[in-house]
Amino acid sequence: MQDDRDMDAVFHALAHASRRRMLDILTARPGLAVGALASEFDVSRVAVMKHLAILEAAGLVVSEPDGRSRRLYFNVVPIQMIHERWTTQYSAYWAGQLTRIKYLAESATAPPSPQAKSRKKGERDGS
Amino acid sequence: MQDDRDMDAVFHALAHASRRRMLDILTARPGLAVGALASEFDVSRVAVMKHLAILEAAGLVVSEPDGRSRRLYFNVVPIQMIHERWTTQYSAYWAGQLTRIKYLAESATAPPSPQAKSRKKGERDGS
DNA sequence: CTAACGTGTAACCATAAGGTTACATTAAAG
DNA sequence: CTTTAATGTAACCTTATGGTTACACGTTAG
Repeated sequence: MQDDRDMDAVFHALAHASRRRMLDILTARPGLAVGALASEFDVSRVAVMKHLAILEAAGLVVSEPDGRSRRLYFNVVPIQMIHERWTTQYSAYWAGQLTRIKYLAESATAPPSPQAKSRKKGERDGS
Repeated sequence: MQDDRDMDAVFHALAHASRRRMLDILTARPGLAVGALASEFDVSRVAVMKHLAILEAAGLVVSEPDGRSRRLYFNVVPIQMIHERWTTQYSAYWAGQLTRIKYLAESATAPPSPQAKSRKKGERDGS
């Protein structure tokens, strides 16, 4: 972890609802087999295996063979590391200094700083 | 937030080192203009604007027009919400119940449970 | 008013994501 | 040993990502 590419991998892995659901399922039923996991989804088994490969590449899922089957486990470590990064990197702002920005986001009309002009016709805020 | 598509958007936005760096820059220099931000990167201004669009769609960046320029601001709220989700959803496991799985991940050789057979030639753990 | 500057838009390109079906491989059961 | 069941691989398709260059638009400065 701690490397940019690793972070890319973890965030990318988490950027799909099906993959997040896989983590939920594996959290609830550790040691689940590939086929059993796949049966929980509408898409094909191969599609599920591709998602699994992405989760494994990110370190979020680990596995071990068990006969002709394979047992899958959720691994929290990468999430913990990212969590640590976040809280340290943005801790100053979580403390409240960015309340100014927060209210800009919630009511996207008022200027975030005194010297800023009021928006006239742009109206382009984050979606 | 709280919606799956919103989470997709935030995670996807964070899944690129350039975009994370943009958030860092905007955290350090709130109100920065598009061109000034773009000058920090090797890629073209248009590429930077596309990244910005993704960050804005995720709600991680908000902006307001200022003359012929546009001021950009980092918005923590989506990250805070995802953070809350994480800590509540996985709090039980962060407490230590998954230590068994963690050690599987770190030394990817020992079986995570007694009834599991030892790996023979698979050697496929999460990369 | 005109020129220059900062942004936004359009069109295009290469590659990666996400999905499919069909086939190969390995291990357990009969 | 042959069949069946679980997983893995290959080839292919469609759409999204990330990037480019060229051009249009609105705003400030001469």
